[in-house]
Amino acid sequence: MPELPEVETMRRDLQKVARGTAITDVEVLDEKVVVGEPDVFIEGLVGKMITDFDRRGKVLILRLNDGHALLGHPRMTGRFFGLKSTDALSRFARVAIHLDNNKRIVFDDIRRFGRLEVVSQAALDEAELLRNIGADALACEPGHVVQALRKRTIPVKVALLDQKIIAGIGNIYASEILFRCGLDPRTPSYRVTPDEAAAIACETANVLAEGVKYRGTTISDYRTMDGARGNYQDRLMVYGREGGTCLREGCDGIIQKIALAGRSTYYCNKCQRKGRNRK
DNA sequence: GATAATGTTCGATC
DNA sequence: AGATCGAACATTAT
Repeated sequence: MPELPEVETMRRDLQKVARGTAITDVEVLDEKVVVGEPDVFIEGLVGKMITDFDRRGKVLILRLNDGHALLGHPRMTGRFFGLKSTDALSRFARVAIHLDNNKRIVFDDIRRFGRLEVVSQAALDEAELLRNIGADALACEPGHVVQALRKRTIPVKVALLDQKIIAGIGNIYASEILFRCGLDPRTPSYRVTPDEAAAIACETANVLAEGVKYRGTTISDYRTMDGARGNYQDRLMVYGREGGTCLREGCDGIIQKIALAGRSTYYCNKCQRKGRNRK
């Protein structure tokens, strides 16, 4: 479930728990969530110090002092918990990383779609988890969005979910971004004007930064590292508000729910149009 | 019991 | 060849 704001919150919390610590032991409780051989994964981590905490799109990048990196992608239900070494694991715990500060980082994942991967510095860009990741959404540039949308026929909302175009936007924030732009999510990408594409770049950064500020959106499974819920769900303008009145000042439209590329999409039937000066 | 879920990938089709 | 679409993955919560 996590999108960029949720993963960024994980990054910050992980940093608090694990900065400058060394990994003393790794338990792979479910081989499915580890890319490659579990033995190789474990050997790549034990005895290493965690030096830096980065993120690209929805991928966490923990740098190790030997030049390798631990990558993590939570996909739909993955989350990280910071536990004392005596705390019990949940039944969804998949990997436990023991640290020399008497704490554990636990990767917990109900649906088992999430993945953890260890790669060398040199192989970072070819890593399974980073292979299809483009420019990060928080550094989204107008010119880049204009170019990316220009020749595509897919609905603009579907384009926003393409991690190769912009990395970090997910299904909740995509609807929120287009609401702020006043753009109909079904608009074919090639019909989005350069000005509208620039607005998308701007609102993408705005919405995601706000999501980070509120520590993410919890609708059901997402939890921060200490088990708390995010707070952005109370600020959503359209996602999950099917049938509700538009919250834009002066607009009395009704929020619609449709499916695009198989994903729920929410928009206001009055103030989100298929391109300005068009209809 | 049917349905939907904050994500990505792959095979089939256009 | 490249773009697009739907199914698949796995499991829970409602």
